[in-house]
Amino acid sequence: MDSKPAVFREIASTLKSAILKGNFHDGTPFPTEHELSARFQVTRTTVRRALELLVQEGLVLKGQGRRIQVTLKPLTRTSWNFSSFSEGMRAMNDVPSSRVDAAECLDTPEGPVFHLVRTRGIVRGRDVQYLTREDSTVPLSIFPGIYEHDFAAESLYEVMRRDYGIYPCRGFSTLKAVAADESVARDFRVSSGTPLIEATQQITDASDRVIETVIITYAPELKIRIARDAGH
Amino acid sequence: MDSKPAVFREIASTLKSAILKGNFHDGTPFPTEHELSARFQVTRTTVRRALELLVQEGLVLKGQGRRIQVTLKPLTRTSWNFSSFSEGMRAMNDVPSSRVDAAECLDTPEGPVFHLVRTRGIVRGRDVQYLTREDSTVPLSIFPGIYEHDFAAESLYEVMRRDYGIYPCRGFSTLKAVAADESVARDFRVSSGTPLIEATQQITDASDRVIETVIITYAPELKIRIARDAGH
DNA sequence: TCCCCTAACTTGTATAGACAACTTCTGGAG
DNA sequence: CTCCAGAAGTTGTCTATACAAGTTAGGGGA
Repeated sequence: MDSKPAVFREIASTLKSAILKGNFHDGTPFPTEHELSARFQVTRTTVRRALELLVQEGLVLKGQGRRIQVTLKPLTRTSWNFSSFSEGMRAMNDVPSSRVDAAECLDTPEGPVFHLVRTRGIVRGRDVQYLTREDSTVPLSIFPGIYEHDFAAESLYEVMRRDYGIYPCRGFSTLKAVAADESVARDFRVSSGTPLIEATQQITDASDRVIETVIITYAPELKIRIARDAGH
Repeated sequence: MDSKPAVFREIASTLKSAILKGNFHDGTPFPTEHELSARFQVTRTTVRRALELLVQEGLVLKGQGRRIQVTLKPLTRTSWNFSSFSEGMRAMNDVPSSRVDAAECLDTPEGPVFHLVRTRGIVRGRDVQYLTREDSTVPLSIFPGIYEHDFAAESLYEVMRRDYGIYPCRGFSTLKAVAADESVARDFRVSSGTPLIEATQQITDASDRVIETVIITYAPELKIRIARDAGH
């Protein structure tokens, strides 16, 4: 059904993979538009359209006269808070705990998906302090049968890695502030309507497929920290 | 000073004004690319570059074979990885505008500082759409006399770069959701109490000195997007 | 009347080339 | 050695054209 994507998109995809693989982390200069047009056997116009996509994603930086620069450096932008929940908690010497609120298979226009809602936190004595609510959507086309696991006990990424050999590679988050609804308010022990941060994340694997779309609501106790580079 | 902007940017600007003036709210169809290229006496390629900008801003909707449609969606902006405000806005075809709410020198236990509060946004017609409130604190020990500049007209980082030779290098943001107070609510045109995102940033220079501590409150129209690597 | 098919229209993709604007490197003058 | 001017290299802008692919409107057949 899907016809072949446009040439400039394929070129962008190829370049993106190369960047994500780390081919330019060692100081290798990014090819010039002229070089790329020769390599891909297309005009510079087409190469430019591909590069435009990479610029929009913040993968490369362009400037008149200046060579193209790869801006994505490994790990420098990673914040512990946007890393896997269980990993982040274990690093703090805490015992993570997850409660599964929903685990179901749904049909969507994009195909069948596994829908998982978890409220997660850390063990405090005989109680649990909840810190996040995660509403995940995972495509069954990539992870057939994933609904058979018990995600109260297992980590989603751990299952993806071990049973499917698929590693999360890159993520985009869009942030929003929302008012706590009653259900979240009860778990987070705040009053209903309290302002909370909600992040919508798209997690992709090494071949740039979306392997998870997740909406995370953060409790006020969870400090979200982000590091950034100014570039130049 | 500034050289003349590119033709496609001027065309985009003209069309944008027409849309914002409401010229297409009465069902008047938006001109086709062919008509526009005739009207502005440029090739269709150039018209398309202009339209691309409008699409990115969500002002118009395009689709193969379908005529261009003016969308009445509220204007949203995207901020990537907390990049500089003026830089982000300049990338779009927007005129940034800053209002200085406070500019004073204070004594703190850490030494004398310059305290600057700005409400910032973009020009829309004869109005301004405010998008951020920035409460900055800059140490006078590193930037003596910085209070003499007019930060309604000049960029803080630009002054640091040009007059002091100091470049912002890295930043840490800590995020929090807050309820809009009355002053912010008025500027952002939301009701008081609306959940908003507040980021506390510490900006450091190349030698890792804190050159600015800034608390930024974001309007809901500003989409905050963050890219991250999983770093295997 | 209803439905399908075609033609006209509109946007998407790509080529080829020219010149402008900016950056970086290099070589010569001092 | 330092500094500056110029050359070479790189990206930005724009023209002109061709064909592909999708949408819409209109006409003809049942």
